[in-house]
Amino acid sequence: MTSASHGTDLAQLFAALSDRTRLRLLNLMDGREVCVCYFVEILSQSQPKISRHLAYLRRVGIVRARREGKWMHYRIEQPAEAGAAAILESTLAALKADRSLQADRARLDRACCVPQRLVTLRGAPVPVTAAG
Amino acid sequence: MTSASHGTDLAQLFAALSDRTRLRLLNLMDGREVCVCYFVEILSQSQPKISRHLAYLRRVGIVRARREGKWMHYRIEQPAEAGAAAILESTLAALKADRSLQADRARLDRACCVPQRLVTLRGAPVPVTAAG
DNA sequence: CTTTCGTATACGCATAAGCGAATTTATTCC
DNA sequence: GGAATAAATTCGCTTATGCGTATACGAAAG
Repeated sequence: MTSASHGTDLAQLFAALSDRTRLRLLNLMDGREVCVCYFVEILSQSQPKISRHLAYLRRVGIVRARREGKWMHYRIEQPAEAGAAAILESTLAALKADRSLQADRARLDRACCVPQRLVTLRGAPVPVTAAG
Repeated sequence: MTSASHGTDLAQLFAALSDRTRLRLLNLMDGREVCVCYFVEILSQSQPKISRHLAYLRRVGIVRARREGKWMHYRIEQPAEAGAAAILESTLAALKADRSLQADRARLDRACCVPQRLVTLRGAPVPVTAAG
């Protein structure tokens, strides 16, 4: 079942990618696992909104969640289907070229180094950058 | 302005790709220029519907139209931005792996060879496969 | 067990997307 | 010129999407 799948699946994948907030989330998760609280802080969006978009990404299967106590960590998951995986990869590459998305990542980098400086992030787990 | 552009543009591109009919259209245009009448025939969808979806793709800049008398020919156009171009390319590659989309292309191949056999396509211009 | 904190879900609403049916525009043929 | 043909556009309508607000769940701390 490498899936000789239906174009519907791809349309669904693209629907998941067709929202700016979701693209920002994926961009932040590129190469590292990130806690929900960071998304809320970095993107300055309401927690329910962030959570809903993460759930959307999870439903489509391009994101995975891991619980660690009270905290939920999200990371990008390679889609099973090769075509979808390639699309996601080129998407992440394209996101890196976007100025405002670069700024998002820079802010996350800074928050990771000194989470205690941000009141809302005191005690939050530090995102872990993936090896490689 | 090669465009250091905003994620909004990418979200828009993905929105264009998030519809099954539009993916089918792109799939049929992969590598060749196709007349609208063929889309209507091959996909068995209403002419206004096809036309609207083509207009959508054109607005986003991934498709180009060329008039030839009464007929309109559409072909895929490489987006100016490198990231978008790469995404479109991997998308077209993924479409080729889809069974039902392969069937669409096969039907177009057959229609191109003998358009006079299909009542609705009598006299229609034959799609031109791109060199390379 | 109750509280607290982080996250997820339910609900109602406003807006957008896609569709069929009818109409308009553009071009050729007579 | 008018009729015919290919394609684009307009108009209501239905359905889907995203949002804020309020609420529920789950784990840990007291």
